[in-house]
Amino acid sequence: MTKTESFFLDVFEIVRLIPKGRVTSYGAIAKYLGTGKSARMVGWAMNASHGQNPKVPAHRVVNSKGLLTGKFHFSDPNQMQELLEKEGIVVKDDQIKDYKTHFWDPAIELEIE
DNA sequence: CGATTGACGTACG
DNA sequence: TCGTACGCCAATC
Repeated sequence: MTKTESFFLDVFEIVRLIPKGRVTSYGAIAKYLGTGKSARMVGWAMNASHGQNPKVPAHRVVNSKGLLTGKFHFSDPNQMQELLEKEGIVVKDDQIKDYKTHFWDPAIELEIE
């Protein structure tokens, strides 16, 4: 078990903890894990989330602006937006409406035990 | 082994 | 408010 592998597992664990109808950002996860500004590593971890079990709701993870930048990495790009809308999140032009309202920060939410 | 890239983020003009 | 520049760290070429 290397550091990178455990980091991936930590990312998957947090992403699975995201409540339905909520979203978070790569930076928020990175900050929570202590990787700081290396939010790119979170994105790289998500790249390895394919085929994971239990499934990793990667569609609930977007960039700091609420843009679905990673939708192109799904089996079907439209699937990401479809899943989000299915959970009650409104997506317009690859951007989440009321992103700030639906935002779920692990550093805060998980702080309440 | 050096250069490039990337599911990001912040700073600056 | 929007577009561009740069920093981050690991993987890939």
